Amino acid sequence: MSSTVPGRTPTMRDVAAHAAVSPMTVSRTLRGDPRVSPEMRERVLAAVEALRYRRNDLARGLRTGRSSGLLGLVITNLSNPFYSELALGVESIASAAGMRVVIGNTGGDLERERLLVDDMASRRVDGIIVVPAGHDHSHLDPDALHGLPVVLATRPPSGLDVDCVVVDDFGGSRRATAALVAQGHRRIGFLGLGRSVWTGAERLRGHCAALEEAGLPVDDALLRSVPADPGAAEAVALELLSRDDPPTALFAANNRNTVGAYRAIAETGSAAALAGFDDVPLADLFAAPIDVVTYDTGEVGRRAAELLLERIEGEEPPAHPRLVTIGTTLKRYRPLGAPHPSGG
Amino acid sequence: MSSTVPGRTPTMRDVAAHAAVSPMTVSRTLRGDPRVSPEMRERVLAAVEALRYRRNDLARGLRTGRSSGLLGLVITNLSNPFYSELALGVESIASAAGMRVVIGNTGGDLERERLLVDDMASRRVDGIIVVPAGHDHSHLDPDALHGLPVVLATRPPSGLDVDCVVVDDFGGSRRATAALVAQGHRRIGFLGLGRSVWTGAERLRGHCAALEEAGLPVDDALLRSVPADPGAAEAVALELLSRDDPPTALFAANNRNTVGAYRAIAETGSAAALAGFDDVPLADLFAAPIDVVTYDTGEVGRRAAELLLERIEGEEPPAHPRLVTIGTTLKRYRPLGAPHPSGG
DNA sequence: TGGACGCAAGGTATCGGTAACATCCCAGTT
DNA sequence: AACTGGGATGTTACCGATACCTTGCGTCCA
Repeated sequence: MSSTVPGRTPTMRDVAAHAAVSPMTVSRTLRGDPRVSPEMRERVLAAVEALRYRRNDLARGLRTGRSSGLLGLVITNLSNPFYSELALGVESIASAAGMRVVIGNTGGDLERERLLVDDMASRRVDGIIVVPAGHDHSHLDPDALHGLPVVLATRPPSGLDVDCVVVDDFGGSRRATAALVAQGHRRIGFLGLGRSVWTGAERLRGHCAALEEAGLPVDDALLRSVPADPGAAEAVALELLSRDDPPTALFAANNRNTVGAYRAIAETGSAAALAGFDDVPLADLFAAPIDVVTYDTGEVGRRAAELLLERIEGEEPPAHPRLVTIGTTLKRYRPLGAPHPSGG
Repeated sequence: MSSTVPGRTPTMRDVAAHAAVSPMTVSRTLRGDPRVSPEMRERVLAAVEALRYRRNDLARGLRTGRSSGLLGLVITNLSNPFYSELALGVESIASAAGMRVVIGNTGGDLERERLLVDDMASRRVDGIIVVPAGHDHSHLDPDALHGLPVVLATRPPSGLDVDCVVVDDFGGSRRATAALVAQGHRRIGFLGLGRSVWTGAERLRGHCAALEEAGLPVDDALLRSVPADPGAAEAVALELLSRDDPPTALFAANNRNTVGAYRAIAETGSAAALAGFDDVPLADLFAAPIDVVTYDTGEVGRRAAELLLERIEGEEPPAHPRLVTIGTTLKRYRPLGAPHPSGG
């Protein structure tokens, strides 16, 4: 019984015809222009309702030359809780500014990242937040994108003058390692990331700094780089623990390595202590204690979005690139109560 | 040193002028129209590169009347791993079809859901996938949205003829409860969801069905509804366990309740067995065993996106709404090795 | 030699809105 | 009665592309 015509979305002209006014009056009414008389406004709104008309924001944006109202977010792995919280942080700030977020998942593939950035630029997003997958950032240069604002998250730009939000990888690792040292550990195994990953290098640097500050030697034999395959961290940890003079503690440079190391320790019945970068949710339900370096992932997204919005909406955007560092906290998970007898 | 003009994004006309051809030739070249001579094509492409020109997909879409190439995804909580995996599933299918995903987070607020759907419709997305926050779905009616395809995920439509993807809540709960019964449990506490939540009702129904099939009585005193506040599940579980005749097992209707119940059991030193709906990652590192009902969350998103794409791209879209049910698996987490002595 | 034909490139109108300008109408003024 | 002013509404052009049609030119056959 609705008066809509099936198969075609009504346009402003349809509304104008239905209300017997000019399209301009419809446009003004919907825009809230005060120069429309009350009775006109009412007539127009009645027609809008009758046709269930909805203004086409794409066409509107084209004419006004104004922004598309979209932010691009290109991340490596949305299913990773870190990035999904980051995405939520971006979304919350964007929404508060009346913008929507277009999301793209790269899976760590540089070629896909290029494609996504290009596609989003073609869609005329107002800015892009990227967690870059590789070291080549040339496709992220705002100069090559006609001034499209870009903000990097989690990793600093290489060869680009863009804003960036990173985590205090160095400080967090330093503190976690220092905590292990304070517990009396002298030989600590390090389960690192890929050698060329910036984040990994910083975490290694922080680890070594804490050792040096404590006057302890840095034993290269205890510093390992763990491949990204599942299971690799566990294997490397097992190898470290089975040495003639095994480390008495392990420090894992990320979440995955922490879990792998935990498994290795549990399997071997080792008494080694464990600390790791990144939170491990519910670790207080584990059987053994661990220390982790945590940080507010949502905050990374929020700050990145804020930096971006300042450049998009700002009267005079900052002349120089800015670097925001998100602080870390050392969180100690201790087993909850005595475990009850195993059933099943 | 680039020849781009700062402050303005070049248009097709700029490229045409730079290459001394008509805009039509530029358009055809970029569209891959074979009627462009090789030398023309080269001239155009050179100009494109010189100006770093990028076609405006918004304007293009307006003229071609074709889709915006955007899918809307409205979910309740992106930071929840279930929904972020669902989002990833949607993204993967959308990307494979050359589309992007616009994301909106409702936080469970119905008003915000309405606003987001409206906004996305105005942006002319080609279809919307929604995890509805409430029971009123009137704003999701495709008829009211001029035929915009809508797919619901996780919850079935109420009063709407739209496609939907749900999890086999009933079957999963039935199987999990049956497993507890098979282990010899006769009195099982149920930690349910809000009374009006469809998902919660199905899970309760499955639980009761398993009891009845085993010839066991359904004791109303053991069926509890847990508020959504953090900590509530633990409190309800504690209360159940402190009864005069406490249940020997608990079944939790979702992830949060499972964790709360686990805490309660660990704190009281109870020997109660535990099962729950939804996966609890890393539960094999816990001190006590649990059984969980798992399912492929990404698959929910992928199937939803596929249903949507069939209506968007399909020559003749299905006449009737379709319901896809994602199957569940019972997964048993058993503690890994003997826990080592607590340090720290 | 003339004209039908094919091909490449250009011209014009249009998608759905809105900015800028033009018009209309009526009250208030001289 | 003609004149002015300003608020309400309509007209035209245009945002950046492309569909559709036209033009210009070389080719081939009668």
